[in-house]
Amino acid sequence: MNDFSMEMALAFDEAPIGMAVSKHRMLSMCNTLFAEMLGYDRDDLLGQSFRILYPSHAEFDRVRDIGLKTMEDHGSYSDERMMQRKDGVPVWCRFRARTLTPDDPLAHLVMSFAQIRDQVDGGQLTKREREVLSWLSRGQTSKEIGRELGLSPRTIEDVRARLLRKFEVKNTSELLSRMSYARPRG
Amino acid sequence: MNDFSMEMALAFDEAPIGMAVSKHRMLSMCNTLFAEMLGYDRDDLLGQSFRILYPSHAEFDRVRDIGLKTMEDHGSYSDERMMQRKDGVPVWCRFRARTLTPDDPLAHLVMSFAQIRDQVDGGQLTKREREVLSWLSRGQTSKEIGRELGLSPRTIEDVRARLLRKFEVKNTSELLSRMSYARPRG
DNA sequence: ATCATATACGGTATCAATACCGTATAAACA
DNA sequence: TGTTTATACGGTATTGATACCGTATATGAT
Repeated sequence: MNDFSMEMALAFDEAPIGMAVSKHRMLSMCNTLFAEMLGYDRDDLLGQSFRILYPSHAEFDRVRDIGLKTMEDHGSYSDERMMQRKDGVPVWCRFRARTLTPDDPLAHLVMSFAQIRDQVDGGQLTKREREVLSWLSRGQTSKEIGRELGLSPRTIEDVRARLLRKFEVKNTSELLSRMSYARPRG
Repeated sequence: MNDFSMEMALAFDEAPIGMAVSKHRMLSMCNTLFAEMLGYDRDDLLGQSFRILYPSHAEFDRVRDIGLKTMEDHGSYSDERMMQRKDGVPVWCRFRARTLTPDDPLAHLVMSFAQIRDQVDGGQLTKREREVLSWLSRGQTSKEIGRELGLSPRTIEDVRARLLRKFEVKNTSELLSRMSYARPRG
């Protein structure tokens, strides 16, 4: 092995983003941040099935299927997905994958996981808050969301106001641009 | 060197996200996607100053300063920034960095660059549109942006309206949630 | 038991956003 | 040369967002 590879390995391990390699849905390698994000020691993860990182078997099967066709066609795929930490707490991630084996995409995958903030200064989002957030990201107004969920528009405005307070942002636009990735606290 | 490091090096090189290592603002290593994103061969980039990847000297100096304090405090930093491709075309990236030398953050940095969609169904964004977009993502109102750029708020509203048309979205919230990352074509 | 928080709803006041109407200039392009 | 597009600005009208005021119930933590 040469210096080239040594520097690459260091960069992989110290990357500012979670990274993992899977072979047939088994974790064959990951970096420090990936293990840390999910609450494990790296040694506990290597060789394990990815199944343990998803909240349910159904979810594990679902994520297998959704990217398959895109990866066969383009070699890469990206989405947002929920992972499950060792302690059971869900972690929302921007997921990216590139396959080294386009004919059988899952045979050898390199993935990156960018954590989208799952907690807001100690408190997670409530189900209602996440629900409203997902409608907001589709550009729905409070009135429309209220109709959708069978609630008063006023209630939606309450949820919005809570979200703005929690994330310490001025308005919904800033909220949605912050939701897309974790920012430093400062 | 061992198999561990070999697999890490492979994962770094084949990562689905642009990755680079810098030492005192000189590029000491990068992966395939990083070079490709910016229109270079890797060999042309290694050893070069990061300066060539930014649109101007002023921008190069600006990005040095903005993350420094955060990295001294937290060891990592993230933002959105404009890079410049070899052919001059700007590339908008989600940038993440972790320093291996917190006392002198720029001495040894590992970075990731995730390309945010730089083109909209064939047409790129204009400089003005990108500029306004970046202020919008910080939650600024048209009035505030106008003050910032020395323009009438009405002009900012014009730019906003163009952005909404181009992306075929209803409002700024939906715009920003779409801008947050490149989606798969399918 | 009290306290905090999430939920849900009503009103009202103010500001922002969006969609129109219009004009004008400059650059790119066929 | 005309056509389109981006830029920049003005007015106006409508809708939406946000911030307050208030009440009420439920839940979980200390």
